[in-house]
Amino acid sequence: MTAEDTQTAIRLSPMAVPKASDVLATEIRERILSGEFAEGSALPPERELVLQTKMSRTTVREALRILEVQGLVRIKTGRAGGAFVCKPGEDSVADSLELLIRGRQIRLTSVHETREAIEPACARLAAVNRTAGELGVLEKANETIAAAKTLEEFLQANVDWHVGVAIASHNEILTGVMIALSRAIYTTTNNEGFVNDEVRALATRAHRSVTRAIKEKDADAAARRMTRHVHSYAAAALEVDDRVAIAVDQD
Amino acid sequence: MTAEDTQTAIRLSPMAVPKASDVLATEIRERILSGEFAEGSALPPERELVLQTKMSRTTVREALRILEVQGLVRIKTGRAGGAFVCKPGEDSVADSLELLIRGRQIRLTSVHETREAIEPACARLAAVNRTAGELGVLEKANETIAAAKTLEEFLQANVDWHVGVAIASHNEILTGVMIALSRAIYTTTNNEGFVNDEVRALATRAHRSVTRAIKEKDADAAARRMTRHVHSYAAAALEVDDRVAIAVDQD
DNA sequence: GATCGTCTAAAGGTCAGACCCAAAGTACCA
DNA sequence: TGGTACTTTGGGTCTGACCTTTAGACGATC
Repeated sequence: MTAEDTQTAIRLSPMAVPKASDVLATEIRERILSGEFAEGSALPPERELVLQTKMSRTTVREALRILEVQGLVRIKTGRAGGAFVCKPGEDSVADSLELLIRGRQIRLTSVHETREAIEPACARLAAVNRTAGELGVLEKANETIAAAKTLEEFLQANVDWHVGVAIASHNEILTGVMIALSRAIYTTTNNEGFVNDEVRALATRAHRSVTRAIKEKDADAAARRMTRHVHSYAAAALEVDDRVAIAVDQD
Repeated sequence: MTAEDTQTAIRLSPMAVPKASDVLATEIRERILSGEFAEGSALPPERELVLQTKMSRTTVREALRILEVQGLVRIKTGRAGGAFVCKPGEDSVADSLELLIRGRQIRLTSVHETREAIEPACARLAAVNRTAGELGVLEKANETIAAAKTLEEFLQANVDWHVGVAIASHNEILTGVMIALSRAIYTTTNNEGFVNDEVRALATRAHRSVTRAIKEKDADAAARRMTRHVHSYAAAALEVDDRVAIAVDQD
């Protein structure tokens, strides 16, 4: 019986030894997701959890911190404070996507490609599912865009409109992704000489026509127009991006 | 000088008092994202950070825990262990999307809607950007699907293929979202009598035809065939879902 | 001379206990 | 009545100790 025999005979997969805080976090997470802890209700105070779990306060706190970062609890200080259950929203998705985009120095192309995939679908669904209130939000954003004086105002209203369409689609996943993409686009198009009068006029017109299709519940038209809008916007942005890159090269 | 005077004279916006651990986490996060800390390099040991920051070890550890959950560092124990910088991958996006889907009890419809938006785009990009190796992965997955005996095997190979297409698109954002959606679909279609022989045969054929288009770099065909495949799969899944719901109602 | 223990140092993981700060309630006084 | 000071309940931070895991070095054994 040599070592080689044992190696081939018995195979074990690598095992991970979980940390105490992870175990606790997982336990609480499952209970939250299963609905056992209702949204808005308060978890026991830290010291109480210490008694119940026989773990140290450090461990309990690390578990709560994990859940907080994952967006499953919100922690308030002070009397009547504590950890309150809150189901994760689009924000946490947007946050992690933002990290991915920033951290990987993701090519602007990828962001635009994703937009071109997602936004037409949002528009199509919005045309079907929109409420009157959501339509109002879109129209108000359009007015703000038309009246915008500063670049910031324009970009913010622009984001509001695009996110508004996503929300009107009544699809939380698309909404989450769209929020993240908007943030990324906002920051990348902010400090460039890209948004000139022509671009703004084009965007304004495109938004209006998509909004009209959504208003009239014309799903195909909404998707088609959104496709055109996003595509041309992406092409323009990439072109400027190239110009800037070339200018940088020449320095 | 009454209290009212001071109130109207000086206006301050509400301020949030950040926690020490958050401050440290943010500081380190920014440095990682800015590239100051290269991927794979080790952060100073906890006790060293305590000396540098004059914070307690508890605080330092909470900060590291935050970064770990966000996928920005990986912590190894033991000698030569420590916190190693690692740029966030698709996994963290997938994780948070999974929480969203599970936590909000998101309608299966939403998942399928999102797939219908994303997968054709993945296929189109894959047809353009694929490498020979990635194509090989797809073909191997197809073989596994055809040969699969158990439901688990089939589903796993199915997920591998879909994720493989996303990876071949060379778009990290789409890939991240696709991984999350696949996981969700995997778990929801697992315990149902949905995947019968007919469905499997259909899926096999559809996968083959999409793979062929990707192989031949025919972007339009890839997108078109993928659209059809995802759409019919979604329709079938929803139909079964309805049947199950009805059966449950009758109990 | 390869293999297996053993030891040691470095690093994270856990613990117990103290104290600080914030917020909400309460009692008391002008 | 209304404001002020105290109390209570919660999270936030600090300290210092000890446990556990791992890499590497050093022998001891077959």
